[in-house]
Amino acid sequence: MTVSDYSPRLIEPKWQRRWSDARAFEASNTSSKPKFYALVEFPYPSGEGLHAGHPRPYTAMDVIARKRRLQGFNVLFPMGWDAFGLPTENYAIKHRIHPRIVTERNISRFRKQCQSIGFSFDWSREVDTTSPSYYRWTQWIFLQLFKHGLAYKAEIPINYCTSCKVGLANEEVVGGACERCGGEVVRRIKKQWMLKITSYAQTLLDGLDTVDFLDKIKSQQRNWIGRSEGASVDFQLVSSSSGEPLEPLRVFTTRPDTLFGATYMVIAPEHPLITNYSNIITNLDEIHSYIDASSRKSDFERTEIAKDKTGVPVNGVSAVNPATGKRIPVWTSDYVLMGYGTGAIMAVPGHDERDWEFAKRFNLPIVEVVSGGDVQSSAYTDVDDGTLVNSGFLDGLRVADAKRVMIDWLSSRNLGESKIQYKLRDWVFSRQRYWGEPIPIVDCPNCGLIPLPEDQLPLVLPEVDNYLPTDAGESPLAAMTDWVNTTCPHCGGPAKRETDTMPQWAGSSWYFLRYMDPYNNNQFASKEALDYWGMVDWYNGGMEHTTLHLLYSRFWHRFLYDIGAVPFPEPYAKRTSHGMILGANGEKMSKSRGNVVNPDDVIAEFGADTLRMYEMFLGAFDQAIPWSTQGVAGCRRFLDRVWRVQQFVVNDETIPQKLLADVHGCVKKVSEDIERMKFNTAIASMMTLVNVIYNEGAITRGTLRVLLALLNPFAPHITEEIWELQNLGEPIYSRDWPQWDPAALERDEIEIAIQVGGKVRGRVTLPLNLSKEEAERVLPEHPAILSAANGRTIRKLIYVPGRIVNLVL
RNA sequence: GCCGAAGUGGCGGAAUGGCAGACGCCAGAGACUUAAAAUCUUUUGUCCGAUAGGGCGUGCGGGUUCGAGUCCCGCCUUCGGCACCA
Repeated sequence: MTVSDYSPRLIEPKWQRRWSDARAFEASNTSSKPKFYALVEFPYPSGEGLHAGHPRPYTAMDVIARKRRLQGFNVLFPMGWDAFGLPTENYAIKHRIHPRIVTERNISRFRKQCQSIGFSFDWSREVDTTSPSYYRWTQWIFLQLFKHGLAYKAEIPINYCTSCKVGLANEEVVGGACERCGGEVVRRIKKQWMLKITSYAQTLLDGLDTVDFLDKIKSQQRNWIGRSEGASVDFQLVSSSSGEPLEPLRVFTTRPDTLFGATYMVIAPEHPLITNYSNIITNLDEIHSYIDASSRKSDFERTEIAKDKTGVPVNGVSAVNPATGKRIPVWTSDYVLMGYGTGAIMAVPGHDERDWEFAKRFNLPIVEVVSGGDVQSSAYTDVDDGTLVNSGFLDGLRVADAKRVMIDWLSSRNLGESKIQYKLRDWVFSRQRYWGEPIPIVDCPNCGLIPLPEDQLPLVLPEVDNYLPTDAGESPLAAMTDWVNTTCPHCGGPAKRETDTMPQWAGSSWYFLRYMDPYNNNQFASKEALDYWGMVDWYNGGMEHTTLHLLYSRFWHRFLYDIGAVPFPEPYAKRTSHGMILGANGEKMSKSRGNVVNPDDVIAEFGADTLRMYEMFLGAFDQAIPWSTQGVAGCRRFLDRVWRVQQFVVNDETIPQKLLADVHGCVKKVSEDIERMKFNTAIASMMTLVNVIYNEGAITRGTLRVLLALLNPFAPHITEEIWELQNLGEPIYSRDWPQWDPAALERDEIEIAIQVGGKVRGRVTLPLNLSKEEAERVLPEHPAILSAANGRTIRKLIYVPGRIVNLVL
């Protein structure tokens, strides 16, 4: 038969309409089928629209979702918009348009683009974090956090972006610069809303053992939470002149075994000790000028000049080493950070590199307490191989034992105890910006911070004239006196609303729950919906969100679990991640580099199915790969070949054994590779099958069915169209995933290689069930073996059934 | 410095310890065509060789093994993350 040309321009919109009309991909909250919840990170709808990187994770999960539907699952595969955020606000400021309008415009562009690629999202469940019916529940969750003491306001030094004029979470500071705009970040003292994620440090760590995340994701989260085991130790402070005892100074150390080697102490420049004892400190001027100098450094500068230690002694105050009983000096230096541990350390220069450098720089005594190195020339830090010396009752013990003995000794004297310390810090939750969720708190001069009653939610963003933050660093909402001035929900007296808004991470911390029940006006999701859908079965997203979104949403979710609002403790059963798509020049795609590929252009030239195929074929899914226009053309060529397979269709259904094995082998390969996210090799195997069909010049209708069903999740439009043209029945999306028959893959005999000393020297066809014993009897006489041996004596013959014959001559 | 991933043709990349380079791109040859494009067939790691065949080949150096891209030891390089975290 003759076949008309493959025309994606015509068939793609046709099938997109059909799917939509048939509600083919809408999930049901009441289904007898097993459920499967597939999730991709919802995008920030920027003004630029989708770029070539977006479709990669979406197509991957679309392939999985479509396969699961064919496998008989009730699949929830939703999409939404993480639409609060700075770029929209900046655009609104520049062009004097309300961010709401910008957001709506961007969303409709993104939605249209996603639909043109043929993703099987359930559009009936779309969510938008900026819609009041959505952020009402973001505010509700915040109120629960507040009521449980996990949201608090604190005057703390924060990372402040001088360009965005907002406070940033530690996670948002990248190399000393603002994660979003690249602007300079300085430290500033400001009263900010904080979320106590640190209370969940251990829970978040333990939860990782219960979920199926890629190892690199788990290790990055563990790293970020940064648990370390050690001891807290109190050092008695005394007045240097009178010897009069002062308050004890508490430190955290991971090396309590080295306590006898602590020859001085160092406190952070911000440590309260300096103010507390200003009356007895004798060099206050010197100290203050040091504090002043170091506070002017940003965090970035502080670490940049890490090589050269600076510091000044705190004269007038001394500490007593509890192990030796000796008086040791107290110093202040910015290599000790106020934000970790207690902001003070015991310095053991013999066995800590930083302390060693500091001691050398300022001529402080270095004492060896663990043998094995030369502490005068460098710090000896090995903990596995060393014995305690110069340490009284610890002498002769190994480091690990000495730690235990010292902790026992300290706790029995009430001088210290074992302690676990985390690097994780509380989450700075305030933004001095307009385009975010208002924080539903009222500040009353009489009652303090009062939560808005829940029936007053959502607290809707008011209209303002100007979206710029004030020069004082206040949110633009602060200028809205009508809105700010309110009454206290508690006493009814005059009070002021909080004018900071929430960070972008708020709305994305729970959005997967809203998809389960997006129109519920009474709860963020009903108990039935939560019970039915449960954990997200498979969540794919970017590595860049591992310590931000992924950690934050696990924290919120675990909190919701603890207050009984959700029935399962971890949100995501499985988490995978994709590699970035780079520009053709191997660099990150960006407007400034001019290497951005717009999916619309690819669709216009080649079609959506080609775009999808190429995104899945270009390489290993978890690796960054440069875009190649020629590679795209190759995928289009493959689809053209699939289209022309129609000319080979025969009515005879008998298939030769060899071809049968190829077909079943392909079903197995594609089925298994999709589960492992080895999309490139799944496609390669389908290409091979099509090549075989071309060589045969014939394909049965049964084989065509199998081929189209396997290819359908990758290229859904063309496969449905051929299916329809060939009258193969109800559309593929309503059918079953093909099964493979292991029996069809079995062969009686197989050709294997003959190696001589590991080098291939011949081939031999043998029965597959030839046993080892039989082989050792028969093979030395086999002509193919004798020819490979080429007259030399066979000293040893290794036969691996179905694999190899190796001769040692 | 620490944690993680990776290094294979001209290119993107395949290979449960068992035939390295599947599949695709690029390039070459042929068929079809007045011609070109498209399509179909075919060649394509590298060196020696007319062929048969052989040598060399998975970042580098060792090792284990009948057999190593794969496992072990020691390096080098690249990328991602963390970093004065006591």
